[in-house]
Amino acid sequence: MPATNGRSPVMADVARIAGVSHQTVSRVLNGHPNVKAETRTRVEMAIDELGYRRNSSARALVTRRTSVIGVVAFDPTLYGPASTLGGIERAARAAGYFLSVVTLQTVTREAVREAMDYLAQQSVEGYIVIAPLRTVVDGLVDLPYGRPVVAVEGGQAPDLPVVCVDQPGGAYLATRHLLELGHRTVHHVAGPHDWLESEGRVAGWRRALEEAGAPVHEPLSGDWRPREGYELGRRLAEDREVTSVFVANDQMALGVLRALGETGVRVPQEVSVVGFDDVPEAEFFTPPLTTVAQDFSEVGQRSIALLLSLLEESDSPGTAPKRDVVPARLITRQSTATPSTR
Amino acid sequence: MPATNGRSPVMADVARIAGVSHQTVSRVLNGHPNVKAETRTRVEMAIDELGYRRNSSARALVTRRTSVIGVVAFDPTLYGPASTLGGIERAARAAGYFLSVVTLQTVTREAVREAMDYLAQQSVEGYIVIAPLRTVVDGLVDLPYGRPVVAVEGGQAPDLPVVCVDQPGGAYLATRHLLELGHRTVHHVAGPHDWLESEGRVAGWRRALEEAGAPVHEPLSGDWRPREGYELGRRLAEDREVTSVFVANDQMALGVLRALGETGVRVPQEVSVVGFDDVPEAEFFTPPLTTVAQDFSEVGQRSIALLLSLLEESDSPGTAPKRDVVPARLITRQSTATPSTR
DNA sequence: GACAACATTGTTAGCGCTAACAGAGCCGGC
DNA sequence: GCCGGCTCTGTTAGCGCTAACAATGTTGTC
Repeated sequence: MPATNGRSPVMADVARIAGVSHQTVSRVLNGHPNVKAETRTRVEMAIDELGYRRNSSARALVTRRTSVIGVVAFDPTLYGPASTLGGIERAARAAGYFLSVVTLQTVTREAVREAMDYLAQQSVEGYIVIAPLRTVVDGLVDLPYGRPVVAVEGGQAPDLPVVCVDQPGGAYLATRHLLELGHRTVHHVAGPHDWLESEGRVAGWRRALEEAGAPVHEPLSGDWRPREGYELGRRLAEDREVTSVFVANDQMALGVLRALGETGVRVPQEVSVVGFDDVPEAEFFTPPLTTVAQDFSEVGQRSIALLLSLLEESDSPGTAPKRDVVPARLITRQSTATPSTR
Repeated sequence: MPATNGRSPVMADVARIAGVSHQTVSRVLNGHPNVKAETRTRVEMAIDELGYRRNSSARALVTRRTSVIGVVAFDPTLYGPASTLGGIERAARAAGYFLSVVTLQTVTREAVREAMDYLAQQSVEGYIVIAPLRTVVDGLVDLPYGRPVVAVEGGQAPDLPVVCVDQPGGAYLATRHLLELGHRTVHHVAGPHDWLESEGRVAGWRRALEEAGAPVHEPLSGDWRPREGYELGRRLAEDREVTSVFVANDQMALGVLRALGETGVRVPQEVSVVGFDDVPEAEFFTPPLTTVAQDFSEVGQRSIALLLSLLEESDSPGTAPKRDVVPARLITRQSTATPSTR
């Protein structure tokens, strides 16, 4: 490393080699227009020669911008959150932002606050919180950070900028599909209470049934995991009234399929099953699962877009919180059919 | 916000309120021992009163430590990488580090370099690269960053600090299990060429067969996804010689199960199947899948531990790159049995 | 009581960068 | 020729923090 005596080069080193002031180097790096072309190339050559890289801390200190967005996420081994995170990350990078991610083990209000405090240490410019629970969303209003917050999957939260998938719409599609196949009604295996996605899916399912004048049975409730899907599936298998089930996610639907298969109930001949999420495996379940697809990566992109727009207008507040809803779509496979006798 | 005139408080504001110098505030924040207890509480009260938070950029500028670790990851919608990432993140946070994650769409050498360049902009202190491909690992030696790099799942890479799961060991366990059940030999559906995990699993499978003197059939090769598992499964179903299959991951194993089921081959009575990963769904496949579990979160923790040890000794280099191998273990379920006739 | 040793606090000088201003050189118009 | 207005470059002053040193007071020891 020439002429920097061991330490990593700074702007002054580049300036010396290029025969200019350090400020001119800064201008070149920031794409300032008023730099003579010849000077610019000389500076660029010096930068290459030294392998110089601008010190981000010094820059952040003086510009008061860290270019870091804080993300609070839940269990990213689940397909949905992981995909959303991926979409967020790509969009952030495209906009020149860095992502600092904290994932939570428990989804309490305190855990979210703690995560955001941790991110605040890093002076993030804004937050994206994947907030699928009502308690979490409620804890997100009136935060003491003075920085914009976007809630992903924040449901109907009125006082918060939110990006979410149209859960009721997706559930409505799934339920309509089963009713149109000729099922008298549709049973529902819901997600956990307090989850906004559960609530939205229940709402859409209920609306479809009520519109059709179909009887509404109280939904069973699971924890998203295949195991509970399996256990609830055993209960559904025993009930000869059940001819179709709308399950709130694909993993539980897998458990339901397994339970039905074990007890000798044929899918879709005797019972139809619809899931939600369209995980890559869904196509290869036994039988391939009809389900509702969500465009997670679109959700991620819109979250970043919304946060960036909030960052821009943070000097002139007053605009009402925005809501961005991404539609869901039905994927028809072989786990649904017109009912025959059981 | 009292006495800071609108702007967010700085150390000098705290100092003024507490009636001390800003350096004493700094000492309190850094837990310096020589501060009188009474002074300390006065400073802490002033901090609380103002809601003061230390400016991380200024701190990083002067200490030359950003406390950020850069992570390059692949497709985190896959269970393994996502779990590893979770383990890394928890361990990093416990050690007071922040994580900056870049996920890659394509796994070329260039893409990895690009991601690392991006992270270098942020002055990360070290890198963790989830590097399951040979090309990626090869591109990781002699990097121009002058910062430590840990490769996760970097296989046998000799010149690089590596943390990985004992892939050959896990594959050996799976294959032995099938041989001990009485299968004459074990067929293998491998992962993609060039993936180190594929290679390791092939090696362990081959060693078990050779030790037992069993015939070694050329492995089929898939892309980890259920779809190719399904297609390769169709081919295996046609071959009446096949009585047992060791599939390189659970997702492909799902496809194989589906293919066998569709063609009327009973599992495990006619063909036994073993997977790899122990995804949460594996227990609910049809039939529940015997598979090899990897402790991903342990891998994540050890990666951080290794990186931190490299950071500490970065002033005194000379120690050889370390290798940390996490054992795998067999989970026996209902997809394997003693072979009967086909 | 003098002195060393320690505990506690303050003062000063940067870390590497950008913003603001200043200044030099050059052009055209009157 | 002079002046306003360009383009280009340099000088200076911080951003908010920590490290190093200096300067107190406070003990204990002989």
